[in-house]
Amino acid sequence: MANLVSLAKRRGFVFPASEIYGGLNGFWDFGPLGIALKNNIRDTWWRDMVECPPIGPDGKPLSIVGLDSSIIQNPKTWVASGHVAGFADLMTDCRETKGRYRADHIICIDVQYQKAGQTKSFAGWLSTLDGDEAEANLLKKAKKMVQKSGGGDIIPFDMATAKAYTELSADERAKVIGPDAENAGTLTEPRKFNLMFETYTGVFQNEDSKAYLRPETAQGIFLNYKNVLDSSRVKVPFGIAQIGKAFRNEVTPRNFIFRTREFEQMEMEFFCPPEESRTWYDFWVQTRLKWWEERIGLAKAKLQRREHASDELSHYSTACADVEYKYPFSEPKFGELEGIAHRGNFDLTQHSTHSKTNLDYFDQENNKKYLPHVIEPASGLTRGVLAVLCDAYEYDASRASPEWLRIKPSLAPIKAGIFPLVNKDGMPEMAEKLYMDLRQSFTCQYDAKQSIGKRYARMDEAGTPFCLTIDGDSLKDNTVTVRHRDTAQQERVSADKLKAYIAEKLA
RNA sequence: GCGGGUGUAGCUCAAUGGUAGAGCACUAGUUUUCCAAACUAGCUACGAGGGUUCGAUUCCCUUCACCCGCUCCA
Repeated sequence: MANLVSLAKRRGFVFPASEIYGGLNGFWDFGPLGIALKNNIRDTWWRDMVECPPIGPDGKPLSIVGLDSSIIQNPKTWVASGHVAGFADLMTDCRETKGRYRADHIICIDVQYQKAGQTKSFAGWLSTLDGDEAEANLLKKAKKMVQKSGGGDIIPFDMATAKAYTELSADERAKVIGPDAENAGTLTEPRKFNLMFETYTGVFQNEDSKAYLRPETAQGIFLNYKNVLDSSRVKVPFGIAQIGKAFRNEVTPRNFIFRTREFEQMEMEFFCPPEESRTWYDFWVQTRLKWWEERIGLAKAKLQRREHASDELSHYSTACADVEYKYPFSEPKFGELEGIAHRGNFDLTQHSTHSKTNLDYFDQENNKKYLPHVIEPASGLTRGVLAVLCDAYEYDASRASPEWLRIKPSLAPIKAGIFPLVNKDGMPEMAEKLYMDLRQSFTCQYDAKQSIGKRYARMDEAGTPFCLTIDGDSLKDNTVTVRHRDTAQQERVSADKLKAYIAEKLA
């Protein structure tokens, strides 16, 4: 991973944001090659979603249209979506252990024990983090404390009587012994941690002008659902796709560009009849997994589908699956790349209620009115770039250029390097002519500097799949050496056929 | 947020309480007919702030960033 980060900076894929001021936690900039790669992934997604959408189960192309909604929307949007409440989790700190916990994840219980025929209480309520091992943890803790106070028998307790820290009164909170603490009352009052970026519209800053940078692009789609229906002649089932920046004050930005506070999403909301939703959910999970593998070229062995457990699902979601990739930092585990959520009609219901707007769809064929259900494939473009870089990174000490990026040719920032083998004897002239021709079809780079080996190596690090070299023979027979990045093998191709040759390899 | 680690040139790494070095990369030139060749010249650094000191890149404090492990993660 360190090698990749180093290469990414050296060749201009990714730089730390505002680096000359010491950087900023959770923000990264894309350099010349990085933005080219990102745009290529983005364009592939847009083409495969909007311009040439997949073929549906009925053998016909799906209907999906594009959208670019504003990053800042009326703040009521985020009240309706649940983000104002949901993105402002109550957190509590422990003064004793310096730990930080989500307040609603701490469960507390008043455990008692018997000693010499008397029922006794501890000096405080025991607490632990919610989860499968909560009861075992509490029991272990209770035993330890009983032992410390001279022995006794713990009276069996019922987990159903346990309460979340947030449900306790101030007096009761003062009695709680933190999950990892030994003394009571060391937990702070629950505090709000707003994960949304706040800003203000207009020049006067007050509560009325407060607005939010979107934490996801999806809500902009729901807000425009009715506009699209009224203007685009689409019929359910159909999708609306959008690509754009989103912002979240992540608690812990980590792992290069995996979790950042500003990132880019590629989201599509697919509206369908409620009774067909499960079918479409399965369709999209499969389609998306295949897309990363076939269109982006990620190694099949490093991709997996992971179905969310029922207790992991959001309150509005009836199913959710992740497309996961085995990143170097997540190994041996996988990390999220895309989430495909079955959102039901939660969002449309919320926005319909909060905006007092009827968002029902009228199905003329069946003369029915209903709120469509929504399947949402939402992927991180920024994470896509990371996955592609991780997947493409190769190291082979036996090569003249040990490090190279095996990026799928169609996504490569530069498609071909064009070199005169020697910078004289008519070679540069012919190479320049070839460059001027090919640059109109592909992103090319002309390079006549230094030795041929260095030029190949530079292109290898940039992930350029082809290098075209003009040598003495080229001038005589009009052929060019095509050198392949992955194998360093060479073949001669007629200069006239190069355009078609490269086009075929990029397909 | 906690604990540990790391911050010196574009990259990888040295050294030092007293003028900061190397390799590679990069730029210019010479040379060069297929894999980071050679030669010459050139550019470039002690993350930031404060303290101790005659003098700090080095010692101390603070801060920022990155990495690892926890915690968190729509």
